[in-house]
Amino acid sequence: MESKRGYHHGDLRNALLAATTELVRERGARGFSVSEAARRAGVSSSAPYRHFSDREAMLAAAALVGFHALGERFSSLPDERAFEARAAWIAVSYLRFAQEDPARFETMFASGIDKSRHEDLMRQAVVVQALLEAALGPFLDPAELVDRAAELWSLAHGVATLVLQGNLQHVVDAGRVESLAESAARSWAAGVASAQR
Amino acid sequence: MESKRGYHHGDLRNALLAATTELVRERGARGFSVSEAARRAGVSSSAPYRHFSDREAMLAAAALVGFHALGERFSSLPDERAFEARAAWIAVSYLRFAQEDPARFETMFASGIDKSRHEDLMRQAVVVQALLEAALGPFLDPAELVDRAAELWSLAHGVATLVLQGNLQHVVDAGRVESLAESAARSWAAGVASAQR
DNA sequence: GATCTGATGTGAGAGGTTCTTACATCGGAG
DNA sequence: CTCCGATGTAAGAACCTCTCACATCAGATC
Repeated sequence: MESKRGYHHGDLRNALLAATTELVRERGARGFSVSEAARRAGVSSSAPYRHFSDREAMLAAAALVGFHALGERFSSLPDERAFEARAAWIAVSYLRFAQEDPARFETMFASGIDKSRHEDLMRQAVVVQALLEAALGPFLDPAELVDRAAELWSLAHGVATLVLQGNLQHVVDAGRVESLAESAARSWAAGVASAQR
Repeated sequence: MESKRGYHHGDLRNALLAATTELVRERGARGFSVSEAARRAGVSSSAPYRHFSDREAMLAAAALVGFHALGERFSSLPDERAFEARAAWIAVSYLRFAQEDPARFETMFASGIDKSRHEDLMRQAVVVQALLEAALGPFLDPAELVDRAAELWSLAHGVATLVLQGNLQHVVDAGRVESLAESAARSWAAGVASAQR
């Protein structure tokens, strides 16, 4: 499409972003290098610094895309009428999100990005939290909504990270991981519900 | 004590390990470098490779120490007679472990170590799981013990990692994080207990 | 006691990285 | 049509990991 380029690329920022996600998928966030991304985009190794201040900024940009995708996933959820079912759906969805693209998940949460240096990332993390609150809102006392949403997020996040890093490898076999997430979420939700009454 | 050394250090491996944990504490796992560790131990930059095959191996060794410490923490727990109290104690302890030395926790779980390359690490992760199983054993059906322990670990781990990475920063203020962990664990335990009956 | 040897440390260096700085190019506003 | 700001390049400083040939020395062996 934009094969023959002259001195200027035309869409380098996006090309670099694509190269970044591809590279991270192949080699992990640690294996990612600005040089290699530049190489793949066909530009010199200093060109990326016109578009990103930092190596970290490139990863942060990729992570931001990931956070948007995660947000999207939670923005329209099936209208489960039961609290427990909804909690379970959220936890399982989160786990699937992590498993279907581990590199993306790693970039978002385990690439060592200093979130305080990237407010856009911070904001998008808050959006995720807000979506969870919206999802649980109909079932909970507003006074505890924030905490409960954070708890569910924590639970789902814990399952996802432990699994992805292989900490449960010799404990729960791969096929049953989803049901573990579901069971954990259901237990939690049941406990929450029983305390409310 | 071992101030004046000649050509040979005498205890380089340990000195390097100490330098590693110190360095990680200062600069994070990503900021750690073999060269700098060598410098601090007062040896040449190639000396560490006599004791560790890899940069990763140094981090793995430090992580292993961390896993031992975590194991220790769970090996003797107060004899709470109530299931929910014990679950809460575990979650809160885990969170404290993470917060009292974030660098150690980061090394253990977010430094990008390939666990499959370090069976000692893998084994120690299994030990942690086993300790959790032992702690919950008295209260649970043996058939579901493994899964339940993994669920609790996940929950605690999720809280710890989200907090340490600042994802809950604008959601739950720092002082209330422990009570969030406790509340989450209690809810989960209550749900588990109610399903057992 | 002298020697030999394996473990441990050194120096140099190949090849990689991030990021900066001075300069080159070019599209579009005036 | 000009010129200027945005975007590219080339070169290089300062790191990094890891390897290889060589130096040193403590302790086992004769």
